[in-house]
Amino acid sequence: MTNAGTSRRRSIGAQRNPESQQAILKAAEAILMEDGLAGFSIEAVARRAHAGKPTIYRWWPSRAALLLDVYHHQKHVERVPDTGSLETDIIAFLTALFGYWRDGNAGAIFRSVIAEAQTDVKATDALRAYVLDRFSQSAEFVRRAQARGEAADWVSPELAIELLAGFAWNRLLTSRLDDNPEELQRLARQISLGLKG
Amino acid sequence: MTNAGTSRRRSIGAQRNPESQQAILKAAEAILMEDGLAGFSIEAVARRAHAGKPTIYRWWPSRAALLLDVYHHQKHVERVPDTGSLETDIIAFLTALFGYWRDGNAGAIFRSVIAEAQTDVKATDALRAYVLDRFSQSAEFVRRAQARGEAADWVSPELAIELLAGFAWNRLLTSRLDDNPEELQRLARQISLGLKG
DNA sequence: CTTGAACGAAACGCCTCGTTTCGTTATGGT
DNA sequence: ACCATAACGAAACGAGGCGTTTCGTTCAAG
Repeated sequence: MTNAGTSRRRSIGAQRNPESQQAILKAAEAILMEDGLAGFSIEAVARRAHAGKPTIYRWWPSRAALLLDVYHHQKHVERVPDTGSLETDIIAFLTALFGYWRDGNAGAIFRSVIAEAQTDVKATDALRAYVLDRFSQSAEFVRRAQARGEAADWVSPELAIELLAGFAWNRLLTSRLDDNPEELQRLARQISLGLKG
Repeated sequence: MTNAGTSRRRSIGAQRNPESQQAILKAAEAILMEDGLAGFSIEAVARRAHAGKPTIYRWWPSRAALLLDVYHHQKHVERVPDTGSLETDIIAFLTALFGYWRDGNAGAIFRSVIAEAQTDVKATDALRAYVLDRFSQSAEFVRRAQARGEAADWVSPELAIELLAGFAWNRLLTSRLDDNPEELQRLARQISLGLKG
């Protein structure tokens, strides 16, 4: 082999090295998982990825940019339930979201993104754009309920989703994801009745 | 005068100096307002307050502790409306909350507290305890609605408030406090119908 | 009247920051 | 085929915040 023993990543010419990019993202995610946002520094990521700091700074303008990139590279679950009933759709939506955040890294990473967005304006803008897009997507099951006549015409599907998502955010940000099924059921009943109009 | 010109604060004996405490809290709040959480360091607060760092470390065990103290020293508005109607109570609640956060410093400081709670576990615990207490207080107007028969017995007033507060948090954390009255009205209508049961 | 704690100020060693410099690698335009 | 150009990891830079210690002082408590 040409590079025996400790094979180091080198430049592959005047172009971005995808291996380095992947190693950096992977290291960043691992650090976020293990030490949280507090340990998430360019320095730490570079060390763990065996990458040079200039390499990171070349491709990501800020800590927030790298953090957002990590978040966007998370694989996301389907969040548009379709059980045929608005009330059970709401339960399914919240249960899936809570589970997605609780199991795995997504919750910890998303908390970090939200925290970063309170400091970095670019992160705020990116987060806002992201959630608005997500709300619009998830609103689909409310629109379906409207089509079925299960929800009144005057309700805004996006606003309804925002209500659910806001509830979930609050639980996430205060470390209260302990998925109480009865509570979710009561909540779903409340909301679905409200949407019925 | 005994201390002409630049009158310096000195020890007043083997006891805490309230003037120093106040100066530190005031400086901390000013920094949060002007530079946000990014510029909020013990070093910066000490400089601005003309205080020694050991004085701060003696009375506040961490940055998070000082931050929470600043937040708790904010004067808070009344958040338990009583208009006689559930729907208008909801509108009043959200309008007051949005206004409280938008005008003045409370919103910026609260965003900082939430961000800090995603990093510091003590801050998470303090925030959780705070919001649960607040939910319980604000739930009063929903309880009144229940007593009037405007809300069903099976709804949880705290859960209803959590829904409203979660919505507000989401708007705050994504910098979307631009108080659209029509939107709030639609939301209030939705929710009050749901609570009616 | 002595002891000891709190005060502001300054300096400590340590760490991370974002940047610069280095030798190396290999692309891409001429 | 050649060579200017750019990306790579590593190391070192100065700047600045970290949390702590030391100092001379002020004054309450015993």
